[in-house]
This record gives sequence, C-alpha cells and structure tokens, in this order.
Amino acid sequence: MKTADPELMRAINRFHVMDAIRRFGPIARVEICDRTDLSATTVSAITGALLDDGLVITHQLGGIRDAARGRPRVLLDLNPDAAHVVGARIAPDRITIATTNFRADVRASLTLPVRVGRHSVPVAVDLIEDGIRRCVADAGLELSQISGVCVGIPGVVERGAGICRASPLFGERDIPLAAELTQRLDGVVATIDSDVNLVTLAEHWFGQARGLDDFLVVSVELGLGLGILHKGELFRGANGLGPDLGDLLARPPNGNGLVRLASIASEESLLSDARAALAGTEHEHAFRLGRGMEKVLERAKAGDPAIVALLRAAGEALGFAIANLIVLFAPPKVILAGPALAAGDALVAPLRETVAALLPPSLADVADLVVHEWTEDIWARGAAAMTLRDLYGAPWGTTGPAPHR
Amino acid sequence: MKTADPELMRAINRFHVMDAIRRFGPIARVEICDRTDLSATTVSAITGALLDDGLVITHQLGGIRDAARGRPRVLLDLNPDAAHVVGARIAPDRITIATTNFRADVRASLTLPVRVGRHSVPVAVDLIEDGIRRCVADAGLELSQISGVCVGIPGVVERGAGICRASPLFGERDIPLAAELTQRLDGVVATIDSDVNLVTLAEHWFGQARGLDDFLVVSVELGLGLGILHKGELFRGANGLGPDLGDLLARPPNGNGLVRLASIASEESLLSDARAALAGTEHEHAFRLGRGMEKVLERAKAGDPAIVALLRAAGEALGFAIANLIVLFAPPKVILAGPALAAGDALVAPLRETVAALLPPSLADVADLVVHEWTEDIWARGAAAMTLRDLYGAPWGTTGPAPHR
DNA sequence: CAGATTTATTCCGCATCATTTATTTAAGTG
DNA sequence: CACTTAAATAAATGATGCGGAATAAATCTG
Repeated sequence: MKTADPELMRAINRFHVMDAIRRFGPIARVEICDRTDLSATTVSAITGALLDDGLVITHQLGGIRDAARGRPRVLLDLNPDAAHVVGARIAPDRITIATTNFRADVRASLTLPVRVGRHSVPVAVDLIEDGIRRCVADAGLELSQISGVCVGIPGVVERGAGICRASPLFGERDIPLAAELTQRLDGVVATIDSDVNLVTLAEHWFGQARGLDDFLVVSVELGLGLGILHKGELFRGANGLGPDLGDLLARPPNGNGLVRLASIASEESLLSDARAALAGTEHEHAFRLGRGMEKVLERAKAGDPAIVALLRAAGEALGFAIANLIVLFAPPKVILAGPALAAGDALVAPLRETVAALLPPSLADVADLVVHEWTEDIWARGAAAMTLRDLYGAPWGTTGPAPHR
Repeated sequence: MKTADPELMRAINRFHVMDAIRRFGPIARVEICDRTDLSATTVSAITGALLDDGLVITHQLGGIRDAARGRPRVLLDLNPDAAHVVGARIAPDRITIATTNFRADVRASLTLPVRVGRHSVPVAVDLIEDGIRRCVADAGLELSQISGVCVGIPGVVERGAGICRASPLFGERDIPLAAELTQRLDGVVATIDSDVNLVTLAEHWFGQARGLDDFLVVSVELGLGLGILHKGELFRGANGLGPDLGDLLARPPNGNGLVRLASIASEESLLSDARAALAGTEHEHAFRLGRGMEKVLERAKAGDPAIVALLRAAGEALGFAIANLIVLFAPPKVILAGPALAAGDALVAPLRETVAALLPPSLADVADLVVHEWTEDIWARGAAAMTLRDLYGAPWGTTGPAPHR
C-alpha cells in the first residue's frame, strides 16, 4: 500500500515537470506552468533543482521571437549528457545493442548477427555482455557511466522479477536474466522486458502514438508480440507478466482443433509453410539462403495462389485475435509491424476485412489500424526509454528536498 | 494531468484508512497504523475527522481481552447509517433493487418480474424509477437521504459518460440512462455500469475474491458477461467502456466462419438450441413454461446426448475464451457463475478440460477456476459498493481540511 | 491499595511542500 | 525612457506527515 507523504508529492510533481520537458522541450518555465497546472514558484523550484543536478540545461532562445515583447523566455531541455543507458534487443537471428544519452538519442549501436537459439543461455549471456561492453566503449564511455541497461526478449517476461518465463529463443524456462546480467556488468542495473513492450514505449515516446494514452502494438516477427498501452501505462498481467500474442489461440483454417496463433501467423510458421508449398519449384532455393521472407513477398505479389492463401489465412487469424483485443481494450489505435506486413495487402487486406467483419457495431469505428515499419534502432530506443522512464521518476541527488542556500 | 498537493495527499491517506476500516473493521487505530504504514499521528488525525463527520463510529471493546495489559483499544467501524445508497440490476426477466446502508448491508430489496426487453426505454426507466422510489420507502428513508444510485445493465456500458452503448435489453444504442435517471430522481446522482462489473466488485469486497487484486469474473446469464479486476481496479477499455464477453469471437463447433461467443455459450443460445433438439419430445413443454433451463439441466444429468453435446460445445467455447483471457491477464483466480453452471460437470468439465489443454505451459497453473453461485442480492450489493467506493474517496464535509477546534 | 508497567491515543514542535502575493531583476520592445 | 513579459526571490499562509513527549486507561505488583 503506497501512502502519501511530502516526498511522494515532490516526486509526482517533479515527474510531471520532467515529463513536460521531455515531451515538449525545449520549453519555457511559463509553459510548464500552463501544461502542468503547477504554480510558477513550484516550477521554478523544481526546475532549479533539476538544473543544479544537471538533468536539465538551459537553451537560450536564439531564433524567432516574433511579436514577443518582455523578457525573453529561457527554454529548458533535458541534458543529453545527464546520463547514458544501454538498450538491447535479442532477436532470433541477431542481437542489437544501442547506447543512448538521456534523451534517448543513439550514441552508438551495433548488431551481432547471431542465431541466439543455437547457443546455450550462458553463451548467449556472454554475447550480450560483450556486446554491451563494446557498445559502451564505442560511445566513448565507461561502463561505470551507464545508469541502466534494459534488454528486450521475445516471449513471456516478468519484468519486476527480472525473469524470462518462456521464450522461443531458449529451451529453458524461468531464466533469471536480469540478475545474471547485473552481476556481469559490474553492478550496473540491468532489467529485462518483453521486446514488444519496448517498441510500444518507443511508439508512445517517439512514434506514431505520441501522446496517445491507449493503443495496441502487434508485431509479426519470427514470433508474435503484443504490446498494450492502457491509460498511459504499459499493461502487464497480474504478476507483471507481459502477455504473448503467440500464445493466444485460434482455430486453424481447416477448422480442426485449436492451435496457438503463432503457428498460423508468425513469420516462422509462414516461412515453413511457404517452403513446403514451394518445395520442388525454382523458388525453394531462396529459403536455404535465408531470404525466405523476401521470396514469400515476391510470390505473393506475383499472385502465387498457395502463398496468397497462406498469407490470407495468417491475416484472418491475426484479424480474429485483433478483433477480440479491440473488444477488450477499445483502443483508438492499433499499430502493426513486421517484415511480413511490408508486402502491402496480401496479409493486411484480409486482416482488415476480418477485423471489420467481426467487430460488433458498437465498436466498429473505434480503432484505427495502421502499419508502421520500424527501423532497426527503434527497439533499442525503446529499451533506453524504459530505463529512462525509471530514471526520471527516481530520486536523484539533491533533487529530493528543496535546495537550501 | 493530476498534480500533487497536500489535499491529494490527504485524500490518498484518508482513502487508505477508510479502506482498512471497511476491510478489517472493527479495527483499532494501532492496527490501522500497521496495515497502512501511516504514523499513529496521521491515523489519529484522519480517524478523528472521520468521527467528526460521522462516517465512522467507535465500538467499545466489550468482549474478550485476553492477556491484554495496557490501555484498551478503541475499535472503529464504518457508521452504517452514515449514508444510504441504492443498487439496481436490470436483467432480461426482472429488475432487482436494493437499498443499503454505508456498509452495503441490504436494508430493503424488491424484485419486479418484468421482461424489460418487451418495453420501450422510457417505460423501462419508468419502472426503474418507481422501483427505486418504492425500495427507498421500504427502507424507511426519503429519497433525499440517498447519496447515490447505481444501476447495472448487461451489455456495453460507458460508465463515465453514463451511457449504455449497447445492450441485449434494448434495441436502441447510446442511451443516456444515467442522466435520465438522475433527472427523474430529483437530482440524486445515478450512475450506470455493466452488471458484471458490479458482481466483480461484490466478489472483491464481500465474496470469494476478498483481498485478491487480480481476478476475472465470467457470468453465463442470458448474455455473457466479463468482469476484470486488475491491480485492485476494475478494468475498463479506453473510454471507460466495459468489455462484453459475448462480443468475443469463437469459431462454431462445425468450424465454419466465426460467430459471437454469445451465440454458442449464452443461456439464450443454449435454450433455443436445446428447444430445437428436444422438439417433438415430451420435454418440449417445459420450454413454453419458461422452465427451459431446468429441463436442460435435467436432460443433461439424464445423459441426453444432444443436450450433453450442446453443453460440451458451450463449455469448450467458453474454455477457449477463458484460456485466451488467462494468457492476457494471468489472473490467479477465475470465478464462473450463472444458472447454466449450476448443473455441475456437463458444461464445466469440458470448460476446464479446454482451458487446461489450451494454456501454454508457462501459464498452466496460474489460474484457479472456481464456480460461485450468486444469491439474488449480490448484484445489488455490488451496485451499492460501486457507489460507496466513490463516496469513500470523495471529499466529505469537513473531512477535507484538518479539524479545527 | 498505591505505585509501576504496559499499551493506545493524543498533543506539540518541526520540516516539507505548494500556493498566493508581492518585489526584484532581467532582457527585451517601442 | 517607459512599458512588457519572464523569471527568480522572499515572505506569509495553510495543509500535511512525522517523531517524540505527554496523557489516558487499563493491568500488574508488592
């Protein structure tokens, strides 16, 4: 039970101020007053403390001052160098790592083309550790200057406990990855989270859902991911467990039995099904070269009936799941992404049709489905954002009490 | 954006104190300190204000004082007469209304055996208004003494706006029921909510989920309802829209197309399917008398293959939906209720099997499925609780500022 | 039975915090 | 040089929570 005391009060208001600066910065103090409904005195006190602590810098207004009369505003912004964090994302075929500054600008990044699933957990952790150390060095920093690390992993992750409950990458379950990494990184605090959660936060902070307090993110990668932002907070299950869209259930197109959605609509299942469908043709070769997805998209554009049917089935299964999620969450926006969606309509059109057909009239128009392609480093920026979010709310140096002098 | 000021601080702590008294009362101040982590001083100040306002009463410890030495504790409890509220529930075949005191003890209740769906909305509202006025009079109270009214309705309800978006009871959509009722009840504030939400709150306050912060409630009535308690709060969609389990989608047993879950597993669909299956037999008569559900359960116990198959299909469809909900919410408990479940295993066994079969290993043991029969007035108590919850958190007389003397 | 002990509750003084209301300083414009 | 807006600063007010001292009301002890 969280009781209220003056310290909590300050923490809340300081968070509001930092959030305003992050979202609207560079921003003048007056405007922070307007946006937060805090008094000028309070804003001045808080920003003063933030300046003392070096979390915020002033940014003299050099440019356009049209029709402004009195004393010019002093703009405040987050100090990019106030802290640095590392974000990483473990994908089935690569590990992407980025070091960012306090504003989540990428300072250095690297990608290790590793098939993580082929290695044991200790080896994978070795690789992550080495990658992080390298990436920190590339940014011209010492590990001790890093305020936090967040690693995104596909699957079911219990962030609070730092345990990876289940992942397509690892055979084992309940791996205490966060503790393991923290130990290896000389005590730099490492956290883990579901990879979709990272991209969800990234969309919220930097992307298509900026300022939107409710939306869903569906990622069609090798596995299927689901991120939910609900009332401005990442939604997690009862124990802080991230949900796994792939574990949702669907009936296969032939109508017999029930299967995990991941076995119809994930990239992995698409590839194996497509490979089977194209076996013996000239196209099969591409799969061996690891260019399967490109080939699938190419054949879809060419109108190959087997591939089109495959993508249609996947789209319908996803549409089914998304329709149900819309019933539950009524989100104004649903963001879809993943290589399989890049091709345009082969998968997306059946998906949209299915959603439209299945939604009850009362919910017909609430959700806007958009496809958003992600660049490589959005994952890492999300991971950085996840860490920064904690940092912004954390007690920091003298920022707790008011400044004496 | 909610900024923090001393008033908010007080409101938070006052809520904690009231919640402790509600949950554990009669309770001594010292124990409130333990349970809330507030200082003795603060608890004393807050309880003092609550006593002044008459929301709380002292309850001299008369009984067992085994091995207690020092100054005896003074037990505090909610003042049952501090306020009165009315809860109502509109079911397809009846309107149940209860007047309760501040502790949600039912002081008077009545049931109108009305088929609500047969009437127009204005007529239905007439009936509700008359019922509420009657029920208030039965409790020996004036309408002006009622602090709030909450009405539970099946379907999709937007509580904040007081609008019933869609309901099986009414053909119309977007009915501004709350405003209408408030106006008719001489300004007594009326709110509406999904009926399952009421029973979910009732389970949380009084029932099987007391003290549990995450659980699901699934009601199989004429329609299907879903209530979600997540982190101690009722879960609502983006606009405060309650989700409707019946709007979730399932594939029918024959595997063709997709249908609303309500058309497989609701009491309504069960009845009509069973009636069709038993057409021409001696059993058909029962349906005409409105005793269809009893007949269905009787035939199920007798092992009638058509009926057993029907219930199995319903159980499997529900199990499918519940398994998906468990994937999303990972609740430690799922409470099922409704007449159709009363029969024991014909429906519940396939449901449990389906859930067990479909859950991924990582979630296999998280959720405990229980069947809980509800008495008639649990709905009304839930409605009362919904109003009381607002009352507890509301600024109240002099309770806002500290007491002067 | 008077005083010691124990436990619950209240009172007092202190520190923090936000707010309001000036007052002052800064840095411009006209 | 007057005027305007931004911002920092100061002082006063009021609300809050907290820790420690004081008080209250019982039981225990000799």
